[in-house]
Amino acid sequence: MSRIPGRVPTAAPTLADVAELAGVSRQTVSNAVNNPDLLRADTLVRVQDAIEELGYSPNRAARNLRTRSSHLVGMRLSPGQEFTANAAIDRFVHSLVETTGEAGYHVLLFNGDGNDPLRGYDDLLRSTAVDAFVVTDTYLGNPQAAWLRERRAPFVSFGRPWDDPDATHPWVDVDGAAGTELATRHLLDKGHERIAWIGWRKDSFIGEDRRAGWSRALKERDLSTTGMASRVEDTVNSGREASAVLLDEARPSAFVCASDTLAMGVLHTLADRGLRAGADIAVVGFDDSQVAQVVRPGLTSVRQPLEDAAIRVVNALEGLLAHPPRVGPGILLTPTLAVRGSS
Amino acid sequence: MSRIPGRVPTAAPTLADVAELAGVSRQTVSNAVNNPDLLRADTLVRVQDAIEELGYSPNRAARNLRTRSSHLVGMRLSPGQEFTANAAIDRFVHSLVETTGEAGYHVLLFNGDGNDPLRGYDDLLRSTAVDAFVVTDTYLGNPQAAWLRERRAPFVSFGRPWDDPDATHPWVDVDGAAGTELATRHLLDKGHERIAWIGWRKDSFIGEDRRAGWSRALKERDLSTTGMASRVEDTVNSGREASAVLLDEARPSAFVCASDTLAMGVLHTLADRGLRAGADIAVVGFDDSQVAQVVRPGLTSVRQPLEDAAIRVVNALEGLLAHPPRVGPGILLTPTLAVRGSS
DNA sequence: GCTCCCGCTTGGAACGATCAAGACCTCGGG
DNA sequence: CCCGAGGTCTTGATCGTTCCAAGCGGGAGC
Repeated sequence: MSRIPGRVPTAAPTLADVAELAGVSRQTVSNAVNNPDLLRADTLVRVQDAIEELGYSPNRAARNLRTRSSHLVGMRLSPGQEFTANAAIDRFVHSLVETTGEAGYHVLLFNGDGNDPLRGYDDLLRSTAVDAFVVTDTYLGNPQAAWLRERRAPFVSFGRPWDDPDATHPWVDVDGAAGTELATRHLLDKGHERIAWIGWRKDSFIGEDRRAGWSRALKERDLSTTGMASRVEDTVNSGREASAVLLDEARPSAFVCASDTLAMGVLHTLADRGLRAGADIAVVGFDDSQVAQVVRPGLTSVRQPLEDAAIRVVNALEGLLAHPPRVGPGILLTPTLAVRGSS
Repeated sequence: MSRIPGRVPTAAPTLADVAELAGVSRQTVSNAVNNPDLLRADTLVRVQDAIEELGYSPNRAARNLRTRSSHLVGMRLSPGQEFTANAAIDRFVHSLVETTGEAGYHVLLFNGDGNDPLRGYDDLLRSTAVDAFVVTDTYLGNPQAAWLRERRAPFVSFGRPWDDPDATHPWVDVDGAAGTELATRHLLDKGHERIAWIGWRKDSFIGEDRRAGWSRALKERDLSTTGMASRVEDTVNSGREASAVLLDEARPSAFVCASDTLAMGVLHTLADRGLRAGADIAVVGFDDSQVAQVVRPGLTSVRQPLEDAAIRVVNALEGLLAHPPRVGPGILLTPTLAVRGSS
């Protein structure tokens, strides 16, 4: 039954086909695939040859049915906000796909309809389509975590359980405060003393976290933060306006921003006023987006270790799905700083 | 058996459970789910009530095993080049997830290991894990299409079969030439007559296609293209150097670029020389990336209708998977132009 | 020589759905 | 009165895999 070029077998070979060819029983073939140790060496070789010859791969559906697991990890892709955060999520997805692949899993993407974010989870869970979830949008008031826990659905969240410090589920997050602290220290080291902050509105936990890093670094050197901070929407224009006001009222020599989008707004203001980013006024953004890399003169930006985050998430998933489940503590990763012309 | 708060049923209800509760047979429940027309109205209601009460969803694995289909669509995420093209793919993935969801499918992401791109396809195909594939990287010499066709694996490609005009598989693509033609005409309408091209090296079909649109628009008005084109790598620096040379040698008043990355290079050169983008020299990019939206003074850019493309891809998939398969012709979509300050 | 145990293999029975075919009832026509 | 048709629902078999418990042969121990 060697492969004939141009002729493709109509039906995929099954365990029974392999067993017959190798002259053993179905179970022996199954063991050869799942528990090779149980077989005598020569039998194993014979079975493996047969598998090779037929081009056999276990039927996923049958295996899933029997073992009650799909080796799929579900992740909800929240419908498109065209923002910086989105690009970061995409980078994370890339890393996640790569890492899960190495662990023998695949990533299944879905999006619940907008008005009921839980719908997608519910469907997949009840139909046992996925083994676990990766949850990414852990903003305030998002009921996913609590809901999933109540259903005893295994999941790992990328993002801290901000609104529930006692949450018991595993999570991985990037220490935003450490990132902005790094950025602020970098500016302090360059001799800046009047460093302004432009961040998000107060209801964003992530925004307040990032702001805390900036303020911590300043207070460490006994520098005041009063009047040096502005909290706005995450748009270029907001960043532009906020930085214009701050320049007039607080006269900072540097800006740290909660996002590259806001930092771009600062760059616009500087250009409006004939100021040179980097030379006259320093600017640091957050997320190391493509924008930061290609804009003139290069935007220094905090880079989240998303590849590493994906690895940790998958590790946590493997722990959750092990028998018995091993559930570790939350993991906080430290970002790095990509230094470019703007500082 | 109403749902008791805090208490979650350990095992998911099965068809048999519903059947018992409704006082009918398994098959009748199955029909209620898949062929409601076959049931008498009152029976249907009774069964649906039972389904509702138990919170029943068909077990995906069992259904997949029996019907030999998974309702999953596989897509290979090519390992991260951090380029513009990547962001476009991500946008496409978002749209694809949304559209497949509406069609009752889910998207499964994978990435074969780098040295053997076919490996991932092969595994999924032989284990019948997905019903079909969406292929995105149709660059020259990529063996995926031919390989998949040989295996009789259903797939739709996003991207034309450049190297094989007789290919019979369904595909969807964006008319790059129409996009650059649109961009060039836009500049012509603004009064520009010396319009330069910065594109990719000649071995890129996509690059040559986009270039053709530029040259077509110019020739239509009897304007010469000689000496007005440059073909380089897709990096900011290449765009910067190429535009500097062109400005010196060909004295264009406008640039059309094969990517936003290259266009950013042009903007750098203009800034280097104290020229104002939009006012002194016009620039148009391609892909309408985030960069184009936030850079100063806004980069006019060709925007691919990726949402529409995803819809067409899913349509084609549904046709392929129908009984009997309906396979339509290739579909070419026309991009639009997002006009901003740079022109 | 018998039992016991170990290592490997075996057939049978799930997993939960759909397919194919048959049973039952009603109704209309001959 | 009988028959066939059609609508409605039920029964048995099946998809391909893994789990379970038993089978089988050989070597060690008594």
